[in-house]
Amino acid sequence: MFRAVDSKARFPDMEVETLRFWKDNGIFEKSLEQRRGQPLFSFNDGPPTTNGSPGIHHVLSRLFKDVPCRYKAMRGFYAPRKAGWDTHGLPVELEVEHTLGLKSKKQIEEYGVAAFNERCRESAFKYIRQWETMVERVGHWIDMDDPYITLKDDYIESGWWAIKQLWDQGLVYRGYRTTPHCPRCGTSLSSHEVALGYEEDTEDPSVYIKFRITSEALAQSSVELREILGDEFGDVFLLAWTTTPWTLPGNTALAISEDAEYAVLAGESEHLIMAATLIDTVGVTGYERVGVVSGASLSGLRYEPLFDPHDYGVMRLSMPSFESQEKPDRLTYPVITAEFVSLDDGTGVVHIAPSFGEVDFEAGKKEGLDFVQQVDLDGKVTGTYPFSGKFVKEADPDVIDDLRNRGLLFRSETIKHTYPFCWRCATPLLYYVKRSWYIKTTAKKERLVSGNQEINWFPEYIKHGRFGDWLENNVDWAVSRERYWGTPLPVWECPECGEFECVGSRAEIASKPGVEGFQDYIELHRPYVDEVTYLCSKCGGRMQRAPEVLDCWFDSGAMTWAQWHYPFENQDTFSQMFPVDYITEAIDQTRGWFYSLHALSTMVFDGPCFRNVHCLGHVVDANGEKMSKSKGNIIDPWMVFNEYGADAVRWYMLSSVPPENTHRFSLQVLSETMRRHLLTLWNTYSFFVLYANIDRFVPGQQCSGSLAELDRWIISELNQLVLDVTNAMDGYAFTQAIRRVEEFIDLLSNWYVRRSRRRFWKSENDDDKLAAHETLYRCITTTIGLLAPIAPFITEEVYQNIVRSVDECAPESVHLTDYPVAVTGEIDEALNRDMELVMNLASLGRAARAKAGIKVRQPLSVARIQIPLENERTGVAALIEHIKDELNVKDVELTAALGDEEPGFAVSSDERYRVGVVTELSDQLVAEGFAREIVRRLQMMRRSAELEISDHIVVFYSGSGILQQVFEAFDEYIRQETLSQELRNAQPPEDAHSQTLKLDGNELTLGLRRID
RNA sequence: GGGCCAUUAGCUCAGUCGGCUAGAGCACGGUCCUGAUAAGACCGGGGUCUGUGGUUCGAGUCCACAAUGGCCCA
Repeated sequence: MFRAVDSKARFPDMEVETLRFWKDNGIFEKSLEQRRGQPLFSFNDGPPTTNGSPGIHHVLSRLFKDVPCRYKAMRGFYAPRKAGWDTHGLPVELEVEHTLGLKSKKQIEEYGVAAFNERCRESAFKYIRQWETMVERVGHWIDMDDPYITLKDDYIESGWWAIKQLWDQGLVYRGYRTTPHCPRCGTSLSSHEVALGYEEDTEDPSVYIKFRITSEALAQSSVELREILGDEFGDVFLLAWTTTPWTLPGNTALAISEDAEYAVLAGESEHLIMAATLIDTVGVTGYERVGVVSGASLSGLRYEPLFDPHDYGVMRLSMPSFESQEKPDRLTYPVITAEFVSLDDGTGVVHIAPSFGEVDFEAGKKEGLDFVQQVDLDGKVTGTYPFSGKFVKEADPDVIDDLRNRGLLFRSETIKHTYPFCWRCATPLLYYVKRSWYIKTTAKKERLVSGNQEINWFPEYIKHGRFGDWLENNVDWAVSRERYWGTPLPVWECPECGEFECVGSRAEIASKPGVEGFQDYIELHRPYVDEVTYLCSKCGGRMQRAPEVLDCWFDSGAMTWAQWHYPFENQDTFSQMFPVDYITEAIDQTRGWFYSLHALSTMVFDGPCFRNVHCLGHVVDANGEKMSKSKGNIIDPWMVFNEYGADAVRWYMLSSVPPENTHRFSLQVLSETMRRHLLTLWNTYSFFVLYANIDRFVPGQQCSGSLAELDRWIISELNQLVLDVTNAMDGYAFTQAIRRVEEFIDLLSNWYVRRSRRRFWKSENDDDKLAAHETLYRCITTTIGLLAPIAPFITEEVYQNIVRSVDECAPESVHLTDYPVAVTGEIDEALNRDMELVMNLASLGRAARAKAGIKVRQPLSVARIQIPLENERTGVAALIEHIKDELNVKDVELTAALGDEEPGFAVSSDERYRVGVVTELSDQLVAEGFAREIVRRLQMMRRSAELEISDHIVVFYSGSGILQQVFEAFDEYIRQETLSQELRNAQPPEDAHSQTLKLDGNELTLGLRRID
């Protein structure tokens, strides 16, 4: 006997029980252990950043991490999976700053770096615990007892090792980069933070500046330009535009578009040059257009700087070496060509200040421009300008006035545009070039690109699109951060001679000459490592650690080996796991984790570290809006787990949308998915248990008779299902796999069970009934095997009750079984097609009946069906009983052709087939209709009397003549259908359950009483 | 501002190589069926396939531009 099953399932409660079963019996560990020594399926966990509580939008990636590993384990692979936590970096610091009420780096240092980092560590562990409970509840099987954690000293040491590897190859250098900088907080902001602070309709200056071309340059300029200017031309200016006048003292070049046409405009005593197409937009009046030259012919001209840095006490450095330059006799700057020059706004002549802007800086490096940085990190102008000491935005009017006084201002107005502000303090951000440590990824660009060819991307277009493009445009990785909570940069610098050394392990530091501040147990974080010093090998000075920490993307990208503390330990494990078979994260990680993994693996091990990668879309709310705290549309996963259960969430998330699409999370659709699929499966199972228990069915008995066509058909469909699902799962197409299972569950419940109901219901325990039990049992047990990786809870529940309870040899858990394998010999495609046609014909027949207005309970004499093809007629003929039953007709005639308007028939048709039913009723048929109606009423009464399905009854009836005749003529039929021992023509006694009703105008009193 | 992705019924999604009179489920209205079901069946209403151009004998599908949303960069 199986444990009785309530058709009203309480999934969340059952799931909690199942979690306990798994834990108490170590099922996850056993699922690994039993496959040890088998082929490896390797997986790497992308570590979540532990700076906040997990939301429902974090569940999706857990599923895509869980399902393939569970699947592969059932397919016989050894599939270990180690969890990871990303615990360093600005996100964690910001969370702690917020909690402590700190608002700047200065305040952090006052608070104390040691204490601050301790708070960061506590915060990380607080969120790790939250994540652990969520991961467990959703049924993601991953080893969280022995995770890798980026803040661990062993992990940090493996990171140091890698930096040292690159250092020794000359792939780590100190350079400059442009960062969005908050002058009030004194720190760079991450791109994410910058994105938080864009303000539209910001009012800024819009000024047009005249740059005087030197006479020497004009003398050597192109023939076409000189011809246009003629002999008497006065000063010639290039007209440029900017919204940041404070950057003008840093100007060291002007950029023009090589392909554009530039107009030469003659004024009273001077000439202006600007892009021809922009003259009207700018609105130049008082000048006459005297000619046009190409951008290319302007390239190489020299012009006079607006502010010679040497005159104002500011350093002039040359790029890319950043060496300081002496004052020349006469300083001039070049006109260069650049692709980024826009002809949509401005003048087509772009002011370049390499110290204040990304494209400017890149152009500076490429063209070897000068670098002039007259603003300090507080945003104040340095040097001896008239506006020195002022904050840059306040210096703007002074710069404009100064230029106006010198006749170099063409026009000054204001515009409104979008500009970034600090999200914490609303200070305008400055794009500012700072010193930074780099990993020279560009040196390995070819290998990065070729390695990408070896990776299998889902969806495929990411490989050549988003990721491929990113690799093609690779720039060196600015890997240092001027922060506190992170892997310290393992570089020591000699303050005496400027020598740098990189350290690759704890042991290496310990062996340094004259080392101080180092103990074996030292924590490898700031401020402790900052206190470690040793003697310079060059000059004997005392080496000190460079103050920076590493970008937290370096940490997560290093997990390939750092999770194993490689190369200090676990060399074998690492080499077996490299490269891993599978990783997955959401699509925003293409430039995040996917890149940092690929970059570091290529730099350190010369090849990719993952073979297959699944990029998932983001989960947004039901309206398509991003989930965020500020919008208040975050959904708490616990509410969903408690209300619907984890299987429902898993099923919904895996089935509703292709994984790479943006995923709208809708509780309404989730509950619909649960009702339609999970509950249908559950009820099929509960139906099985109900009748199996009544019949004391024991699975695995030898069926003596042959299977019915219906059994052969569903077994054929089942095997086709196993084939299709296995193919889909092998191709990581989980959505396709689960949708295919949904189709099968529908067939099983709404055709196989529906058509078999009478076989289970009949009283004899014959071979046909046994075959039905066996068949349904096999369908359910195979289906839960297929579904186990996707819905691990409900499948376990079903397995324990109907497999484990009757088979002592069965594995302890469904998750310890082998994945179902198709018996292809049992697939009968012709039978599948024939049955599909039968269902289609039944639909048409029901439509024909509805047209005639005759309810299905009323038997009809004959249905006539048009099936043009002979082989289809033959196939349907073998299954004709199903059509007779479904349509409640005595006979079915199959014909090659049937008229549209057959006399006496109601007809319904589609393109190929046509079904007609005879509408004429004989007295005999009417009487039978009454009999069925009576059975139906008695069944309803049994139910409302809350009788058990197998209880026997006595029926009392009293009605008009025709009904009395029906009771007599159909006595046996009615008794059989309603489990009645006797039908008494008498008023029901007081204690009977009774009812009076009208059947087609005939009054009838019915009563029933249970027989004990 | 640039790149990538998406946009099909009120909602969630299918729609293969360009052949479509565009489908399914949910929701809605009517009828039916049912001693497993929180279900199921039949009929019905509901669509300018986001918009505008183009290629083609033929476009939901291919191309260009635009709008909206998402992601990544500025």
